[in-house]
Amino acid sequence: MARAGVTVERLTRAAADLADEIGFQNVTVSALARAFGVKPAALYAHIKDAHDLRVRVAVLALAELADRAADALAGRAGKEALVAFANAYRDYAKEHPGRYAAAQMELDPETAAASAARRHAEMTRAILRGYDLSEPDQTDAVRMLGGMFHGYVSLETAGGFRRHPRDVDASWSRTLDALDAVLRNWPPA
Amino acid sequence: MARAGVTVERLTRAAADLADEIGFQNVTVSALARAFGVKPAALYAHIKDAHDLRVRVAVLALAELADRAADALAGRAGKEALVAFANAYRDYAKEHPGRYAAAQMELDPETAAASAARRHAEMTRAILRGYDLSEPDQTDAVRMLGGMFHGYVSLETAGGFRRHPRDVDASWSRTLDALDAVLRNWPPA
DNA sequence: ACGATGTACTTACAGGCTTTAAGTATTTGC
DNA sequence: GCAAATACTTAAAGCCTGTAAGTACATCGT
Repeated sequence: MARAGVTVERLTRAAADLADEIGFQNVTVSALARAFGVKPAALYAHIKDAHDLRVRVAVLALAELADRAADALAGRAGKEALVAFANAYRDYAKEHPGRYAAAQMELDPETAAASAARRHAEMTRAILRGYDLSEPDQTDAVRMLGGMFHGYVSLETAGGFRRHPRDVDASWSRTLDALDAVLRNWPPA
Repeated sequence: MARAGVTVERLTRAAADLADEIGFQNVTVSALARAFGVKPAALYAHIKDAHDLRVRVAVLALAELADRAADALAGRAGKEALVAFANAYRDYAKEHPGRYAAAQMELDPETAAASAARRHAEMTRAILRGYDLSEPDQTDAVRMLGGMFHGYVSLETAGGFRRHPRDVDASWSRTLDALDAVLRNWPPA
């Protein structure tokens, strides 16, 4: 038997692809080994354990998402930036449901700090430069936007909006209009 | 050995309590059997399988959450209703993290229809009666509110807001101010 | 009161996933 | 071309799921 050429990077990417295909919850060391044509034990030379594997997928997803968001943000400002950023986020979740689920994993503080999570927050702050918000309103708005994007996409992919005929894309678009409106007109404390 | 007196209801409640203690992901048939002082196989007389058990916890959590929200909404209107509803939602998630995680489960359409999920949507609509929104803006706003509440609470409990010193309760309060503002002043299509 | 019936629970087992330890084969470097 | 390092396999223990068959307890009729 020739060697399979397993590396942490290839393993992580394969795990991410597997997550998109069969769901993040179903990504197991065994399933991944099967996909690579090796025995499960072989993978433990590259990953610490199953949790470690999942964390790696989460970190990969966060980085990919940050890259996409950065691309979307480039050269845009104000509402245009808001919409591009939000759509990058939502599109990624739709294209890569498994990776997106991974990105929602609870990471321990140091892993989170080393991940792209900070870039996400900074980009959200960058969007807000197109609006007139000073601290602490800006931080409140960062949290509101983060929650909004994640919550809407999360409920949408979980099928929570499927019981009503209203077009989900249209609701999304109008939600972004509303966010833009409230950012332009942030209520005084 | 005296009988343990296992019923689906007691089983579901115990599973929900267990979820709050050890996390929804860690609620297994084995762990639940241990908590009841019986062997795992005994539970299969009451539940179909592990997935069935989790769905029952999810349905329970959705019902409890709807009850709390209904209480919060009673006798209130406008922003007061919005804030009370939102806080009921957030407080429940904080008090019962395992149940809240369960409530986010993807349910198959018929289970979802039989669950309290519809009550949630109707209550959100009830809040919006205090604002001047007609269709399809109302549906868009329902989705926005649902996404907002879920997303904020979800990121908060996942520790996503812990990297910044700004008080999370204060951000939440200001987010509700912003939502109230945008509902009172919904942007035209 | 006591046997018959049904119900609640246990034991036994098969299969899958996780993870460690030890063994074998393949590649690399001198 | 041989030694050392590396990549992978086999083996095995532990835990979880889920089915099937067995045992003990409760309840009912008489």
